[in-house]
Amino acid sequence: MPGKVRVRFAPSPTGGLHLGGVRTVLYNYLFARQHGGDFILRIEDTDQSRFVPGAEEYIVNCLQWCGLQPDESPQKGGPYGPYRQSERKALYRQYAEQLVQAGKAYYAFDTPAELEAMREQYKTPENQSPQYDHRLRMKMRNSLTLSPAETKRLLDEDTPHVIRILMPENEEVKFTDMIRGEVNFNTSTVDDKVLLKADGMPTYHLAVVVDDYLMKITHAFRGEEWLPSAPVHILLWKYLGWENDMPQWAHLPLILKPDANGKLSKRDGDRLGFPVFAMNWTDPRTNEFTKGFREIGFLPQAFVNMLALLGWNDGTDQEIFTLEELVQKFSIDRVHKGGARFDYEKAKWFNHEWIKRMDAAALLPEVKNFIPKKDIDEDYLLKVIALIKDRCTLLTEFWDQSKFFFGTPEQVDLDAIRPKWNAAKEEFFKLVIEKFKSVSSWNEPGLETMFKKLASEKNIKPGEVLLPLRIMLVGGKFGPGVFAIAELIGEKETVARIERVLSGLQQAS
RNA sequence: GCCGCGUUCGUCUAAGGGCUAGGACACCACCCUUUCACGGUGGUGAUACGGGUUCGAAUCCCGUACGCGGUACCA
Repeated sequence: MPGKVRVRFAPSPTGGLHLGGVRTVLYNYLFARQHGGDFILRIEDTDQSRFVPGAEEYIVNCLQWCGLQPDESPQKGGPYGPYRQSERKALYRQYAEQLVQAGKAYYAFDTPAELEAMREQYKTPENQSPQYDHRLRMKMRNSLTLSPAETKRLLDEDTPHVIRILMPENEEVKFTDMIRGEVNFNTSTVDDKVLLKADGMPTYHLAVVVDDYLMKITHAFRGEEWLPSAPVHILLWKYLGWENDMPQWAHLPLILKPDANGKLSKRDGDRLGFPVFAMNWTDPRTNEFTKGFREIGFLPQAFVNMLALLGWNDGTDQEIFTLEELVQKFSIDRVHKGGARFDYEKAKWFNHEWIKRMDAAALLPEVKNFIPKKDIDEDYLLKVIALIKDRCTLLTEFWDQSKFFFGTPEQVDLDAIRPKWNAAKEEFFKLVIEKFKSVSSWNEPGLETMFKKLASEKNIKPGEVLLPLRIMLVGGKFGPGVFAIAELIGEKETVARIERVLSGLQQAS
């Protein structure tokens, strides 16, 4: 019986969590849930120079917001910890040494300056970036070119060194990618990647293989940018003797810029005016602030839904999916091979659909985060939400669409009334006030009937006084049905607003 | 440069040898609405190019072009 499905998301904590990162999380998560497996969060913080304080906590919070919580993580722990590679540092060296003993890797003593000089020296128009590979390794300072005694001496003297994989010459490495099918590489075109750095930390290549093995990962999904280094990883699995435990691979297509070539970056968001990170992020080193999908007014359900459909579909015309439906219907082999351009308009459409489909009660806690007024009666707020939600695309729009339910409008567009204002209309609204004051049951249909009846009695077309009424109550030409608004704000407030505008019009004339 | 991966309306995509290449976003028009939205109906709009294979190709094969990714002691 095959082991339990185990997948992981392994970000390096260097900044905000990008759209593509969240989608990678999502596909991992869906696959794990669908197969009753485990989803692990592993922090790949092996590059000490790029460590950013707070980035890990930020990533954890993003996953929390999206509802994609890991089963094992640095915070939750689990049977295969620690889950931060920096805390696993001592683990990796033995595997690198094991490879050296087996003749699959070697010590290299070249300094950064020497590597730079090598690249400069061997650079030609045909070979623009010379590699540390089978053609050049014998010209460098390593345990392949140095005598055993010299190597031992350098090691004994703690000379800074790295361990590099010894790539074989002219071997085919092939594997089956769950999305792309069979993929082939010739080992002669791959360089001798550094496995263990001079500071004793592993590079990604070593760490990902060792940790995936130790953590019993069965399926490894990651971005397409990793495809070129897949042969290194596959060889490592083989050389370490773990070939039978190697996970199945899937390299996910990239998310591209909407308007130009290349993969989507944070800068595109700044330039085009949409978020790229899941949540607000401030870089602690530069204080640079970047807006997130959460703060710009996205529902996590819509955000996740939108991401799921960027590169995947279930083969039907369905576009709106709950997380549960996605868990049920997701399949990795229906994921696209080609990259997908990000379209912010479509992203907003998903959010709008979710807002329309969710009932006011479900929206209430989300909306509360976006309205400045805190002491609002929940029943009243519920009614307001029900009335305006269809016209809000982002959560941030709720307040602008509903301010007038919570207080007299500060700005009233008198200029929209004035041109067609006359004594007859003024007279009419004074009568309206009287009628409204004496109404027995204050509700939308009753008010509408009464208002229109009064208008026709006075030989005024309802349309000529409906807009003025709206502006009196709302302040401008927007909002839901005017009598629904009147019903909600109540008789006293309705009358007060009409009176206020009436006197405003008198003063101005 | 080299290696790898891609390529269906402007964008996200369906169609895995066989109907007029379907849907969604966006856009346009009309309807609904005496506000603004929602909604409804309709419309514009695509198989990168060239060769094969086949009765028949978006689909299979080869080539070309274009795009993307990689080419670090970064992930």
